[in-house]
Amino acid sequence: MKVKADDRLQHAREEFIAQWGAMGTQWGINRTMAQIHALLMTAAEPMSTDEVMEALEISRGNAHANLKELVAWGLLRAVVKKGERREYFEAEKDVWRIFTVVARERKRREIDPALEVVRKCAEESRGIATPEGRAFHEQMRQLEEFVEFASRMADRVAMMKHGFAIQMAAKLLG
Amino acid sequence: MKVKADDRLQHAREEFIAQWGAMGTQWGINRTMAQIHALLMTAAEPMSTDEVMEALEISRGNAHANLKELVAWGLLRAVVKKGERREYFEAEKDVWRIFTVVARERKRREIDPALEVVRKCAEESRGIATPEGRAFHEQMRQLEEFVEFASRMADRVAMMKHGFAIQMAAKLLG
DNA sequence: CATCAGTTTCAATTATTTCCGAAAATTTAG
DNA sequence: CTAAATTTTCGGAAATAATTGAAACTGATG
Repeated sequence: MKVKADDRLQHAREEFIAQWGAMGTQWGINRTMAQIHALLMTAAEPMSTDEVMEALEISRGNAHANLKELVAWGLLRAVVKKGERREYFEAEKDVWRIFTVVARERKRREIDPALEVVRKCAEESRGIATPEGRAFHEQMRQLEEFVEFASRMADRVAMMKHGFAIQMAAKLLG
Repeated sequence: MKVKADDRLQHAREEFIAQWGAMGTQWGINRTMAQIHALLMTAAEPMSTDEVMEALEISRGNAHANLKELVAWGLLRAVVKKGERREYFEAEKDVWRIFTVVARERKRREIDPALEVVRKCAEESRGIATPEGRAFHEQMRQLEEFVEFASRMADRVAMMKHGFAIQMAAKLLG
């Protein structure tokens, strides 16, 4: 009976890791990174680099790079077990915190550069007197205004506490 | 003087197209697609496939595939000039509408599949009696709840009118 | 029905990203 | 200091995605 429960769990967990990894692709996150995150998010205990390598059957270099990246994002913490030399990694498991971390990162990668681009283009096209020039500038201006708005919204959302977000959402979904 | 204005415009526009294209990459949108969108968003008149090919120096196949894709997304409309046989394309220029279109598409590609995955995993792990099994199931349940929430939020936002969104935002940013 | 303008498809190529594996560097222990 | 354990780096292999170029198709027109 205990064996069967373990099998079911292992099966479900492996499926989750595989699927979550495949999904990472759609999210612009590489597959290994998403798999490691899934693995650790569903691990009872922190895991070492070697354990991760073995569990996912990936190379050391790959495991290493993606563990580092996940730590940089703030989705993993490196922990040291006392008396042990190597590092273990444990995942952030709170879904809201995971969300805010990812939101911050995506904002940084997707919104901030866009803002720079449209600002520059709006600036460069200021005061061109032809009708086409005016139209272009106006288009850039609107884009800039919108992206700035999106940027501020993203900051706010990323800072929100879970409770406040729910409250906010109630209004929106009501 | 007129020439100088035209040069400035052309320069700014080319920069916008190039940069917006590069940014597309970050957004999980391919470069050509983003460039075509940028080109048409800043075009005074609708353009034909051949004009797009020439302006961006890309092949017919590439131009064609990405124009179709943009039409499918709803970011371009195909228009027919009377007396002309070929199709011309014109871009949606309203930034809010562009945003809602992209939001819908990304939701479809990023959130919906995630929801399926976590639902399946939550289902499969229901009732596993070991402590690890319970923890896994609980993690999946929380993920499911959150992704469902995100899904509903995305739907709402994608449906919003610009005015309402601004009003909403005022509360958030206030 | 032959031709022409234009559209669509697709196999082959090219570019980009990811991953491996092994070596180099670093850290800790004895 | 030396040796063992562990982390980090990196060049090239493998996988994936984007793009080309040319051929096949469509359907209007004389």
